[in-house]
Amino acid sequence: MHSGPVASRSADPRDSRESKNGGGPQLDAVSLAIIEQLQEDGRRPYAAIGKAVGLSEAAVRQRVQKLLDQGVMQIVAVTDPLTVGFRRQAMVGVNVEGDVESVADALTAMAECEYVVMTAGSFDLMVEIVCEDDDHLLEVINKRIRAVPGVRSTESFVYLKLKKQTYMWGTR
Amino acid sequence: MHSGPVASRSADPRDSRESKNGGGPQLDAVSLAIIEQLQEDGRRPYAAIGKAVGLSEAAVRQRVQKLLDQGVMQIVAVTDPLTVGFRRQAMVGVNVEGDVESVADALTAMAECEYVVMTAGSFDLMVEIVCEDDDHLLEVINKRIRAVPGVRSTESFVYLKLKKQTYMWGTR
DNA sequence: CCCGCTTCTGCGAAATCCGCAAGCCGAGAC
DNA sequence: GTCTCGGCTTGCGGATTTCGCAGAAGCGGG
Repeated sequence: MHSGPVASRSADPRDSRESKNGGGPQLDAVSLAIIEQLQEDGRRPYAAIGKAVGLSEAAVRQRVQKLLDQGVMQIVAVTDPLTVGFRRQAMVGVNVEGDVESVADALTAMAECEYVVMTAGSFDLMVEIVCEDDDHLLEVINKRIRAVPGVRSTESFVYLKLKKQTYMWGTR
Repeated sequence: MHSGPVASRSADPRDSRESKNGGGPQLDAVSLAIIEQLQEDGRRPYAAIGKAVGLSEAAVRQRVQKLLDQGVMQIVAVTDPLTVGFRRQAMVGVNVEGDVESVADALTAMAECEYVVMTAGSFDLMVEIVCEDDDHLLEVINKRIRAVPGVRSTESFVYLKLKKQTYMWGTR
């Protein structure tokens, strides 16, 4: 009775369109569909998800648990920083002399750095900073980031208006 | 019996440290605590949250529902883009002639633009792009973004390695 | 003081979550 | 072929959670 159209095609969650893939464990179409369901509503009941993706409640439960355990996905509350008291944000481009990764690790350790990525281009690193006010922002950029050994220079882009922020990977 | 240490201080979710605040509706300490609980685990039961913040199960439920309705927070699954098949990401700085906001709106409408923000500094806009492969990335940057009326120039920063990505606003 | 508004609480009823067992089925190994 | 293994399904109870609603409590305005 539960022979869903998706499940009938591929029953093994480990297979994928192609097996050579850069990242970690692979996802099949069903797990993708489950993730999409949980991206719409992280608290959706397992039974409802199962109905949508063509799986039983128990199977969905197992898959979700596995995805969580593997670290493929996490179910969390995300907020608008403005409404929780963080009024200044900025993207900071960083140029490094020496080991880029060690600088990245130092920035990662800072609570105000929400996002740290190594890049190709005229910056070696890009860092998103979330602060409470201008003083806080100034301190983080000029005192803390520039004090990290290996940081040659920085360029700041203060946020004026956040236009879009989605969490819809895989939903396209 | 349920006189929690946090709730006893302020019972009105609308008040805050200071009433003049840039953003939208204000949050009191209890709502903050609820958000923190849900940032650790978006599926945590209301009763467990209530015990942690000193509120009844029903009260937590009402608060969460209101936070969701107001758009202050959303409970969603977030994934590592790599594991869901998006292997190329980039930050793109954009310079605009004319109305910046209309360009921002055009970029916001593009599915590949995960993040769009207006900035002060040597770029007018910064956009995060999530793509499946190099061809896709190239097409988005050179064909689609540069085709938007008002875009004067762009500079791309291809992601080499994502070092940190948190959703812990308010948890510090 | 009383009223209106909002929030919190308490409590049943319904739904969900969770673990478990038995059987099915396809894929791969031997 | 046969075997094993992993995953899915079905079914089941019991514990837990969610949900809606009525009543009480706090708070500011008239």
